[in-house]
Amino acid sequence: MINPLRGMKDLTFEDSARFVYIITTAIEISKRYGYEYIETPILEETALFRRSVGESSDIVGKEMYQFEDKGGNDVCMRPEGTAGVVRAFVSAKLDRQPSTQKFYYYGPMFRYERPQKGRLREFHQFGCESFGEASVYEDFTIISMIAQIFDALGIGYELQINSLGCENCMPPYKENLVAFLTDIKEALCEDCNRRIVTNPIRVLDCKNTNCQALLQDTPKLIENLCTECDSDFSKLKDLLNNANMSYEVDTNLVRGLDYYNKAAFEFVSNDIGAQSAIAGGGRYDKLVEYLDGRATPAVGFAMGVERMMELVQMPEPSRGGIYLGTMSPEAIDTLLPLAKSKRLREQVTVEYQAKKLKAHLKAADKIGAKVAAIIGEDEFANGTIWVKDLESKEEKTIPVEEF
RNA sequence: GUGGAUGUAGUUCAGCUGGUAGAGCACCUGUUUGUGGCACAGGUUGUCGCGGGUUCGAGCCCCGUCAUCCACCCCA
Repeated sequence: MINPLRGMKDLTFEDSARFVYIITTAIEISKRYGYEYIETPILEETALFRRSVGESSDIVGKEMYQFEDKGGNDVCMRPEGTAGVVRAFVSAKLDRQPSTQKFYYYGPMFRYERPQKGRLREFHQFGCESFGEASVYEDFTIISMIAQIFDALGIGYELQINSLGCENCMPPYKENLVAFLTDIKEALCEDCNRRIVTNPIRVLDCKNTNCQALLQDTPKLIENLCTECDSDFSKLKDLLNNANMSYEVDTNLVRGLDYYNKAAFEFVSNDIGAQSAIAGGGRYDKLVEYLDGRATPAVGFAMGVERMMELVQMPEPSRGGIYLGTMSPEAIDTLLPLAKSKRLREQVTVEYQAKKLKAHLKAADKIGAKVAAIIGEDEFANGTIWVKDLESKEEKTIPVEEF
């Protein structure tokens, strides 16, 4: 027996129904905000992710499904969605359009990690990317939209936000931080020391309690933002307050992906174990340029479908569709044209095997049909069909043509 | 990559200090004639993850291996 690869899963019945429900709900709501579908390849040049997600990230550093294809290209399976969408945006020269453009996408992502609760090697994200809008109102709008999607799905969450600054305030802050960290580097853990060089910002959310104590007094970016970033962040908080959305400012909230700037946010759930982030995103005003496009501000997010599947409250299943069966083998041929015409509008299940009435009703009940329509011996002789509503229990015998 | 736990019927699990497997659910059949969900009765299903070893004998002990789960790490 061949099983799925480690960290990869088949989805059926209950699970696939949850999956589809989440995706369709997210699509429906994001369309209301003006998002349109974009489909991009799963396989991309490795360079795309090196340049966007960043060399210092774990994703690029050690988690990519990377290989050389038969044409000798260095390729990899996308570990996240934003890079591909931005690449597509630039490839199609949409960066030359003056208007804002909004895309939603969903699909599989691949990261070679050790699987655990809420962490698969092949997992699915639904995400949105909004291009060309620099206003903090767009940051707020996109956060509201995510909240709306979670509300619609009955998923509880906590919102965390942070500002990562911009090209004006981040570099001086970083210098400051490195100086501070270098002073205490002897006392910090191995990981922190490595990060001082590769990505000093990441030192801030080191989980080591010893390090955390030492990092208490590190300069906080949030206190060193430039005027514009500071006022944007204040504005974002005002907007959230006015909308009655509760949030927490988490100054250690650092996106692991290098391309984010300014607003960063994360939606977290306490009910799904250690992998608690159910959606994350933020602004990435420089990414289009990094990928050779014309400077275009952008905001986006991605949500983890598998994690949401643990939390979603599915609507009550209701009976639906028609079950067709007969009690005599000769009558089965008459079922097929009936099924065909009914299928123009409704879900129909046809049982090809002649069975006793009781067996048919049991089967109809089991698949959750609303109506059982059976042709028995009498009905077959008279050209009628016996129809029973499985909910109301009403039954009637009518001519086949009237069914 | 590191650590811990677990792998027994389709599924959830039980199986005491070693004597060649059980329960609930599911499934099938029936409870007489053409009426479902309930109840009752009966029935099917297992290379006990895989490979070695110890033993007269291993689901139970030992070694290895693979897989799953959880946590670290990182993130959706």
